[in-house]
Amino acid sequence: MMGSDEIKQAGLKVTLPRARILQMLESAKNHHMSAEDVYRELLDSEGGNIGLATVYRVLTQFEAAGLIIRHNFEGGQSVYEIDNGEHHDHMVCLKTGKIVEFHDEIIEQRQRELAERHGFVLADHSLILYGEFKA
Amino acid sequence: MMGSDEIKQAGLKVTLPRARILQMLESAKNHHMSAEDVYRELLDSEGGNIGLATVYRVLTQFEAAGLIIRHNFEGGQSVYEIDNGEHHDHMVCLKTGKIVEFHDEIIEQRQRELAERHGFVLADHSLILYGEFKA
DNA sequence: TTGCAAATGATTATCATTATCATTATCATT
DNA sequence: AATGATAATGATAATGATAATCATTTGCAA
Repeated sequence: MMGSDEIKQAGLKVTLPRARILQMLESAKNHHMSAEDVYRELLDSEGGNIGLATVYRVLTQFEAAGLIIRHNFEGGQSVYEIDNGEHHDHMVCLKTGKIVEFHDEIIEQRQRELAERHGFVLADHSLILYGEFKA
Repeated sequence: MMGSDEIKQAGLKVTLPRARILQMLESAKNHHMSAEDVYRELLDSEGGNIGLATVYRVLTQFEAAGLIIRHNFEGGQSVYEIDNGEHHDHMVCLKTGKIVEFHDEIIEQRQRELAERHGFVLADHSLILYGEFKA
């Protein structure tokens, strides 16, 4: 089954809901989906219904397992994306919701220096630029 | 009344709840308070009770007026701080909740360049370092 | 001071997310 | 392949943060 290796390695049983959710996130066009997004897309597609509770549970488990990353952008609900190991930050369009990923080594390096200077052991960071894409 | 000028300039009537909340944020030791923090501190202090609904409303109004800034750190609830006009980013200790503010012009400049390069008109940004302060 | 629009506070509603729990499915072992 | 222990599911209720409602009260301009 697709994605079953990752699920197994995460110490989780390979079930239909998990496989479908992981596959959906792997092939997601926009790369970023909320729990509701996943739930609705599962309803639309064929293959048996999956409960909303299961969607939330599976997303939480996948995040804990490091398979996906959770973001708290502005606007209430969290969004998830596949963790392909390449860290990146985000530009979020406040008009359209469009999200562009970027990575900048200068900023990354600078963050490490600043943390070091403050005696801060860096675990994670979140950089989000809010604005609007020009037409 | 203390802070009444700012409140008036925001187009809001000067009321006791607003004055007390603004003053509390201006003199907050930790600089960052949640709505619940404000509410509880108001209950503890003397001067008549203020409803939780009012606290939320006033904080939202102050934010809209640019008097305070709202942050969505990890952990459910938003925190607010006085907007003194000097932008800064945050280091958040995942153990103690301690928050340290910092500002780095190299990072700021780099963000502007990256936005420019992507045809992105920057409205705001959020940089949060999560980790732990060494003893 | 008086009147009226705005603000308050108690309460209820909402929204995203989590917990509960009976039923069902997975998977290692037979 | 059948079994059985255990984990997963799904319907639903619960939670926690925040927003809306609405009758009462207050600030402030006339």
